[in-house]
Amino acid sequence: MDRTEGFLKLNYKIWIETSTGVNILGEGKWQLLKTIRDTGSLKAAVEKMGYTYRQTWQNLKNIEQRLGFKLIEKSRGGEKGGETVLTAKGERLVAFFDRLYDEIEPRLNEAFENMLTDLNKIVD
Amino acid sequence: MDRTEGFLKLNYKIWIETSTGVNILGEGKWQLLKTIRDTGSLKAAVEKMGYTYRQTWQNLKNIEQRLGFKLIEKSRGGEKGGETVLTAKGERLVAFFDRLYDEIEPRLNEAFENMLTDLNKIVD
DNA sequence: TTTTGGTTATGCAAAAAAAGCATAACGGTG
DNA sequence: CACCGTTATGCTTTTTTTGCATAACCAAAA
Repeated sequence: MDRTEGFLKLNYKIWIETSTGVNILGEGKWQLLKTIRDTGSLKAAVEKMGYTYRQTWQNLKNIEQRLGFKLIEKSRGGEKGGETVLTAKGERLVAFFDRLYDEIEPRLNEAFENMLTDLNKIVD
Repeated sequence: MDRTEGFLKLNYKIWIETSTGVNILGEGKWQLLKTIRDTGSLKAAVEKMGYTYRQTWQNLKNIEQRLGFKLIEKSRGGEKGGETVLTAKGERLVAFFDRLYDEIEPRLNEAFENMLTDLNKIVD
């Protein structure tokens, strides 16, 4: 019953799912894929994002299985020990999310801002 | 690697959180509150929504603690065994969500629809 | 005054999910 | 053909979620 928070705000998530409602991927994996693309390594990417390798590896495997195609191409060995790069479809999916957020985010933030004053009137 | 799903779609969630990012409530609790309002009973509401009483009761308690005020007023005993009604602030929060979705949903669905064709081009 | 009945309240056990540790498998390179 | 850094994966531990069981409550009826 003790309210230490100053105010309330609105937030949102957008994601891709199958026609039957099974989650595929959202902002987190989108950022992850971009980091993989930039680093060329799954290990480096998860460390950069603060994720655990074990879980992320499993998540990506599940996503690809649900999609029916690969988002990343992994290889072991070599000078650098191994590497991970995006597939063509992976690249296109990242680009899609880029455009999606460019499209959605500004409008949504504007709408939220308008409603926020009303929201915080309620709690006072 | 077997894709049984026909196509992909976009989905989203909107919710209220504290200034520090602690979740308060989203669509599920919004609907729950409306059902409580309509039935006058927490028990009836959770059954109608397919939720478990135990968890829902705990969730509502947590939400109220985070908000710092009550959303529902509960009483035990009496002819009907007890009842639960929305407080004034609870009513206002429900009304806020009503307006929020009226405002957001149509625009978002339209934007989604435009992008969906692009998305499904990727997977083919 | 006592019983009744349907609701709210909550402890506790069981099941499921997530996190994290440890270690194997790889394979190009020197 | 040994090395090294990465990918791959089993398994244990921890955390979270579910769900069962049962107490507490109290206005009205008996």
